[in-house]
Amino acid sequence: MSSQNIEITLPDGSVRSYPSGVTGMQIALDISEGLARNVLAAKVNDEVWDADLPILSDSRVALLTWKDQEGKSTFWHSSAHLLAEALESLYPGIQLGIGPAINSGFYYDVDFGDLELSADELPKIEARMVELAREKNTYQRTDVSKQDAIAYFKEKKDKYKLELIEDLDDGTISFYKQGQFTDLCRGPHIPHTGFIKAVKLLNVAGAYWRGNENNQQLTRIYGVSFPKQKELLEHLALLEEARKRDHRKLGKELELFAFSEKVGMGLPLWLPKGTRLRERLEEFLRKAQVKAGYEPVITPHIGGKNLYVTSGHYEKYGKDSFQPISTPHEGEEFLLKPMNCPHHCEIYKVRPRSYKELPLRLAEFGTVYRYEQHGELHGLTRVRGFTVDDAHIFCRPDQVKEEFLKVIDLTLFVLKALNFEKFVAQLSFRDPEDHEKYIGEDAVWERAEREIAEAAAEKKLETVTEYGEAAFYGPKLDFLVKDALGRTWQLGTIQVDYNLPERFELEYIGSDNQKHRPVMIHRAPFGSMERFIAVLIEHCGGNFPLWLSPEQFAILPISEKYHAYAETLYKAFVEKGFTGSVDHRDEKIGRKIRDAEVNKIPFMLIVGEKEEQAQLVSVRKHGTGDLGQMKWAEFIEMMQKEIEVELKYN
RNA sequence: GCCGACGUAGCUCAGAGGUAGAGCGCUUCCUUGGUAAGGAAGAGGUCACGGGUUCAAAUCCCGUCGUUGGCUCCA
Repeated sequence: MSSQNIEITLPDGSVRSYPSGVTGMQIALDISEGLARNVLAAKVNDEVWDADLPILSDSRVALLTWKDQEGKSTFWHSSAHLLAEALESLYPGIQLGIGPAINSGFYYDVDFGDLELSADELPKIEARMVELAREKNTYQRTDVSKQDAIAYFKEKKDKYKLELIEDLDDGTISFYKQGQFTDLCRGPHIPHTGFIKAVKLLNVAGAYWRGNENNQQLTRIYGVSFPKQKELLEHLALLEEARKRDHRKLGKELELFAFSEKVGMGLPLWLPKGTRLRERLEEFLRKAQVKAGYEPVITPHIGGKNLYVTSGHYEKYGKDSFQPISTPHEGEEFLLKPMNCPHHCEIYKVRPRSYKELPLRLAEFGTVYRYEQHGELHGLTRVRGFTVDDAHIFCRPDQVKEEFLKVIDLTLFVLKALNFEKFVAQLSFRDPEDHEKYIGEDAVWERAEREIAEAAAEKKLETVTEYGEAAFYGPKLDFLVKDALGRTWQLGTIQVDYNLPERFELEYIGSDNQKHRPVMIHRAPFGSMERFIAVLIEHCGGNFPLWLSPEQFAILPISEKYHAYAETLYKAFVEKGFTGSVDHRDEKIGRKIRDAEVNKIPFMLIVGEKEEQAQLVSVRKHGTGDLGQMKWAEFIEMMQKEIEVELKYN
């Protein structure tokens, strides 16, 4: 025991002095008992430690609780151990793979041998976990030699753990034990199992040992846990809400899109209502792009194979793409286009370009086809044919930053107009360790990365920087958007590209009368129409803003007698550019209202004798209820005003 | 692609060796009804597809297609 004092710097900047060997928990106790009760782990100099590990030298220390993401991760990792303990007690003889924390919960991979675990058994396992948690067993860390570690798992006959130990260096191996269960683990863990008050095992799935399909398949049990029962209930409610908002379900119910086995998997069919929605989005962006100086272009759905040999896509993706189609007699080969950029490069090249006409911004809602593996397909978010709200900006190197700023503006405009208020911009830069993976000169990259960062900073974007996430051809700025349920989606992207201008030998004549190479910026504020609409559907739960709604109004006559009046109204609304319908069915008004509500139609107009006589409409708003009567012209104004407000950024 | 689950009427689903069921929707009739489901009748199915086992298959077995949960977020 050293009598020496060390200095502990807390996150608020305050510095406290403690004897060397003080633990995170002791510091917490010193600050307040309440804090101590909630401490899950300690972050010491950016490394997460067990709260009871002695701190030996001057350090920055943050005490992690449930409020911290790292606290949650530690909590879930410890929960995974608890799951393993429960499984071992219920199914002796099983072998364990790995059991990490994940974004939202944890899993454990288990080899049950000949045993088949069905989802029906999960509640039993949960109950066992809760039972074990109540024992408040501490998670005890022991450092072990490689030899001892091997001996332990040989005895236990756990081949997976033995394989893991093989790859570890002697002297770096540790075990954690809670209750009767010991696991190979680097840690850290929460102080004791008693923190885990609520557990839910969510599903069972197959997963390969080490993610390699040639390896043994293990049973993966996913779960989530919380320090309070209430938080579990809230989490489950959120999952339930996510199920309700699933774009595949709503897409079917609201008749937005469909799939057909005959057309082919991953090839969406846009139904009339979905098309209306999508075209409104496209129109919205088209208008914004015209203002921002883009020029629309249109290119074919296929391109000569040579085009993609030049672009490099053939070499890189050729094998994993739809195979070339060929002409019947000459055998010329064409590829379904997987990207729009090569076509746009050819547009750039139709004639020599002067520096004076740069930046040249070519925009196209270009449909592309990419082969995705069977198992990768998912609703509209992973498909084989989709439309990119693509544009390529050809500019001089000195214009990159300026263009980036403009593209950021456009992207923010789009996100705001669609009520995506929360997002972070991810700066995807080169892996600093390995510049070999990337093409282009260091100086050019450094400049581009600096300028992207500056542009993001100037726009006051909240950013995260990810090294190694750049494309091989240039750095990116990706928009990670949070939806109404707090889930993150990568939508828009802006990418700098030095590769294609090189490969296509793009040039412009500079003011020095010399040839120069332009820089290309790829950008797509939506990303793809399919994916964006999927996210939009889930974000708003199918309750689209009025301007996007495929059916903006439904006129509901009280009875047949008022059909003529309903028709007059219908014509007037359509005249003003709104879409909707008249419910001619021989049903009572309650029924018509119910069906319109179920179909999430923003405005219902009930018309009967009173309305017809005074040229009124009774307005009912979806999800809100009766708004009372008004002149039908006033109603049109009301809709127009609502759309104006929705598009206030326009 | 690999593993598991699933595929029955337009939709949501029940049925588990013995000739196909419900609710909603659809059609027709009655009803002309004022803010979330009026009543009656009717039509609608090669039980995904192809083989096999069986006296008999939607049901059991094999294959194909499709849908779906997963397939390192590294002890």
